[in-house]
Amino acid sequence: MRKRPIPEATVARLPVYLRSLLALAEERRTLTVSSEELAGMAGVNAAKVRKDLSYLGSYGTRGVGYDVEYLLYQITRELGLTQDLHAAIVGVGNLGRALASFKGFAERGFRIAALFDVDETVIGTEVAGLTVRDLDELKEFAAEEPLAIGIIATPADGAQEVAERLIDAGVKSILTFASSVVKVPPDIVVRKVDLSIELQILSFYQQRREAISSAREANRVLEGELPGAAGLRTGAAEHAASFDERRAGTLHSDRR
Amino acid sequence: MRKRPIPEATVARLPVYLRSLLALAEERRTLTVSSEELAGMAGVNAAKVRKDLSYLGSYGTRGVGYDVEYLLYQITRELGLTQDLHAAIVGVGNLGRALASFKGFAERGFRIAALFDVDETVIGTEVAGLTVRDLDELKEFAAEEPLAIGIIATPADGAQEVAERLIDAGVKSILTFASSVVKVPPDIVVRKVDLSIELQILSFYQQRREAISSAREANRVLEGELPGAAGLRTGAAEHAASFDERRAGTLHSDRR
DNA sequence: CCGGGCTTGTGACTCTATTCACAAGCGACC
DNA sequence: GGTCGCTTGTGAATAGAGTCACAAGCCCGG
Repeated sequence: MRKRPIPEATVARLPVYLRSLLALAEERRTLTVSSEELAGMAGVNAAKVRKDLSYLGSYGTRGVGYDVEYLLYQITRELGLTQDLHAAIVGVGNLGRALASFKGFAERGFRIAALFDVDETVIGTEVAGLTVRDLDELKEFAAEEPLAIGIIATPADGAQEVAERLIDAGVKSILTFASSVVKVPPDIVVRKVDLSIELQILSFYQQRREAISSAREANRVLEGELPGAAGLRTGAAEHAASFDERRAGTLHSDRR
Repeated sequence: MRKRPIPEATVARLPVYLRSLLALAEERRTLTVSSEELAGMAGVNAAKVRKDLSYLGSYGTRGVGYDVEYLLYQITRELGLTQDLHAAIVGVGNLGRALASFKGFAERGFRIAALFDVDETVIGTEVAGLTVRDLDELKEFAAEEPLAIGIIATPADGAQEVAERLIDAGVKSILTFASSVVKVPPDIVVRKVDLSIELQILSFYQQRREAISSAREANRVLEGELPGAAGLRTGAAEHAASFDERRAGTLHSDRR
């Protein structure tokens, strides 16, 4: 276990622990927290919490737990949240606007430093206290006020070009909401949030569930209950059973 | 490989393939597509495409590729997108509004059937062509017009209660944007999109990158290059050096 | 109807992540 | 100062995902 390479999956959970710890720190009831308790708050299992935290170092005390304040500080530091990072949003449509006004960013030390768009009817207007700039000004803006993060909230077809412009302006971290694949050089980190994909994933499991319940129905029919519904949607039965058995209560978020 | 349990990771990629296939189908240039080509469009590797598709069945033709239309249909069916699913958005703030107007949902057959909120100043107003309803009406609404999916776009503190109400109204699939852990019974599927967590993850890798490059700089200084820069950023260099030492060797290998 | 070129489907391997289970270690109380 | 209860930290086991590499199989041209 000795030192570093913090697994990607762990990195994705650190912010969740961070939020839980902040909640604990606020209600100053507890100075210390056990992995069990933290796991409960974060919605994961306790062994995972311990393993995750162990990648940061040995910050707990056996028999006692983790010092809330200290752990808070360590996670904050590890996530690089001690410095305020500046971000720019490109694409000031509905989503871009919502993101610009989103309070959650500032709470974690992210500052939306500028908004950009290409639409002349939008450029110059004020959104969430910022004047929307022309995307062409991106590079010079970034030269003055370095941008750590670029947020792409444009339609799919503009996303690749925007990404390239951001990279050209020195941005190394990109969060894209565009429903298109954005290709970048290996030293650039991209994260993608695709709302319609999320729904499609839900749809898959929803459909599965329906297949299962109608399979159950079919089974009941076979067993002599529910005599009316015979014949509907057979064939799903076996498939359903294995599903049910395999993944009773799982599912997370990921992406990763 | 025989039949089913489609891995979660595969499910998450199917919508990406779907989008690529739709693009191919539109420009009616190709009736068939190779895993290689599809992989290029989807931004993944070809073996993964083949393995993913093989979970659906043997829909390709060796020496030829996959029939675009047929594959399109199979993925659509597997994702349950043949039926239009109805969704409700709870929480009509900035984000809720943006989601309500988001075109991407309809494109994949999702219909935003209703908007709910608890804020009386919002209830009754019209957003994206829908009248915002009182959250108290959720259950009766769902009784009339079954909702497959609930989208939570409320502040964190309301999310758990909203989730419970959705479940009580018969919703089995939930997409939450609230930055809080939502706990649900095992038969409910929840997906969570947390914007501020995404930025925190980017921050982590950003910070790591900075640590690496300043470590490189420190090394160059030690080796006698860059004599001019001595003294600058000492704090960072020192931190970087110890960082470097602790994880020597891993720095370069774990680049993605 | 045979051979060559291409592309799938998949076993085998590797890597990452999760879970288990327990020894090590801390604090409190006698 | 010893022992008891509790909680961490982590090896070992397991599960899941990604990658490799190649045999199987299809199409086409001769």
